[in-house]
Amino acid sequence: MATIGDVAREAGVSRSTVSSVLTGRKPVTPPTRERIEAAITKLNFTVNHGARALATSRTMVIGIVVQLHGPEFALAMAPWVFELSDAAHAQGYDVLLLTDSDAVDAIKRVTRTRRVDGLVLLSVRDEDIRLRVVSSLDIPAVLLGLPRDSRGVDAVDLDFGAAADRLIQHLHDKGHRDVLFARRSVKMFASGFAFVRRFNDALMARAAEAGMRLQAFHCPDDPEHLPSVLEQALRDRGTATALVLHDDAAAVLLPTALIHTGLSVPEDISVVSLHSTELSRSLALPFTSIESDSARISKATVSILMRRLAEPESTERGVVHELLTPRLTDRGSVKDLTR
Amino acid sequence: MATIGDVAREAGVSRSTVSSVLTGRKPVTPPTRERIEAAITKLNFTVNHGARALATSRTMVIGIVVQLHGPEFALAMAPWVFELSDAAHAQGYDVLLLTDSDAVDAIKRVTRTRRVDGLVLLSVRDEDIRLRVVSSLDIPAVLLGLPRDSRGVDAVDLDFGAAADRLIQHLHDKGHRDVLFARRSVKMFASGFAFVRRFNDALMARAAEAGMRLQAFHCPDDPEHLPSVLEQALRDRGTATALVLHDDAAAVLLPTALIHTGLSVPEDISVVSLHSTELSRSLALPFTSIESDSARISKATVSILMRRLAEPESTERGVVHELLTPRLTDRGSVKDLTR
DNA sequence: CTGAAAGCGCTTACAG
DNA sequence: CTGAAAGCGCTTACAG
Repeated sequence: MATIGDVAREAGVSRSTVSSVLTGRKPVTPPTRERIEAAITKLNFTVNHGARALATSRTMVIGIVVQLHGPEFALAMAPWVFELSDAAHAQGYDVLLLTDSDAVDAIKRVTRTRRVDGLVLLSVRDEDIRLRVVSSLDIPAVLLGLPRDSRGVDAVDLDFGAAADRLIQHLHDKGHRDVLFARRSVKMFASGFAFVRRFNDALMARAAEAGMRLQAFHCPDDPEHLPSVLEQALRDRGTATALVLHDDAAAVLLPTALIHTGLSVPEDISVVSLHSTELSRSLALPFTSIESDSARISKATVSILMRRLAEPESTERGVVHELLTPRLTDRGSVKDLTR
Repeated sequence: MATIGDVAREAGVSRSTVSSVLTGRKPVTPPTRERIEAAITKLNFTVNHGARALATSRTMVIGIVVQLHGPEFALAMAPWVFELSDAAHAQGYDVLLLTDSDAVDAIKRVTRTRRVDGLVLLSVRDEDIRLRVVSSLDIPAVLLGLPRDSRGVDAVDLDFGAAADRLIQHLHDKGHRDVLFARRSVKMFASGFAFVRRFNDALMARAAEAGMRLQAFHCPDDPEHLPSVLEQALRDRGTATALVLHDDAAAVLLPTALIHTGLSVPEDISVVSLHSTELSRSLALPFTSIESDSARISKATVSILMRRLAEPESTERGVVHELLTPRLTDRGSVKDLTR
């Protein structure tokens, strides 16, 4: 493996001059530059990234901290992790994947050993122990998910208020006034995931404002119980004319439950959903929905982190909370009751 | 951030001695060791990993190369990526996630800049361009998925021959002689994914050996067409008494198709499947199945890579291909026709 | 057992 | 514009 010294020798210049063309931070005359570039090509040279990191104290690596609380999380987290990775690569950064069950430990380790320049925290909760560590360690970080108190850390999330707005509006426009709401499990609520609370609260509030009745029920944690819960809810729907879904497994299993209860969409019941784009695409979910646009949100997240990394240590800048406007995809699963 | 020099000063010893207790590669008398450890704690010291990497030419990082050919891949790859990450962490390694669309480029970049000590390649194909690069760059690597020609690279995979055996045996024991086979899409076959070919070929062969009739059909690529394809296959099943599934989306959507065709499992038709553990768990798939045990296979993969990393450069050792014995989970979805 | 010295492969003031 | 020197924070023969 050729080093910068080999290149310098080959080109007949000093190592500093080679470094200048490598970093591009100093002007070099075209002739010497060309000699150096020729030497680089000839020797098939690439800078040793660890050495550069040591000299510059910048690793060009960001860490993604994901906590998997169960097998279903692996599937739910996948799009985020991959999209974040793509976004980071596009900015010239590599990605360290931190899946340790003890996230606090992982954050400390990776920060104090200087393995990463910054962090992205996934599936943030309202009381997230990782937040305290991140702000105490003073490492640039962005939260994917806006908790109640972000403790001065930047955060990006879907605008769940707007999402609830759009869904309620859509239903209201088509004359629906009595709606079922399949929300996340009791355990998910208890765990305090920000996105669970935010969407739930926003939906309840918006429905109330619109003068709609919202009958909420929790999906079970164990997917095995999901079919019967869904069927029960459908049978007991009373005067409800529509169903709002905020549970991935429920979105997947609803079609079966509908058939079992002899209901068809949108004739007998209307359905709207909030779920991931990948779920929609890979299983062709047929519901009018807002999709948590992981690509867009991931890009925004990385972009904010990059801005933080670019600014000098000393900069005092306010905390950034970016809420992305959701988009609704109309798949015709809502019946128009107004005509 | 304290350095090794600060610790040495604090403890009143040389940097080499501090290094000795850090690496544990040289004996240090208890009293000095204690002084050093006290200094480390007092100064809250952690070794700078980049500096260590530069000195030892070992990064303690492995790269995971995953190629996503579509949104469904994100979901399919998730368990592997996370399990590999866990297994690597358990061995003291960190994980760099390489999702670049140009995998060859990513491999070159990360290898030549010395960012990783080794690589794991996911979703390996029979003619995989990444293989050529890996063997030419001479970096330790393990394939997750055994291609037709591994070009001297170590590989780990589920033993699809044994998997086919178990499934065919199970059906045969219960008297089934005429079976449908929902195999992967034409495109997946054309792409040459090793696991697609291996299971398909093994199943056909084993069925033939057992004197069973196997009517195979491809699942469509577009999940939107999947329901009608499944229903058609079920309606046209003729004398077939069972169905073997090798497509995740099909496994998820089959229940709906069954209801639409008025069939129940196992009374009217028996079903066995080969799919991921996470899918089973997160959607409670009710079929007797062999689950591609990502945790076990990932552990084996990392373990082989670790062995390669541990051995001296010069070691000449044969290539390792490890095929893990599949386990069948009986969920009672096969009817016993023999009694 | 302990330490002084050299080295890992870069970058970056500082002179010239 | 170019180069000599120092430094980033470690480890590792080599002496003692």
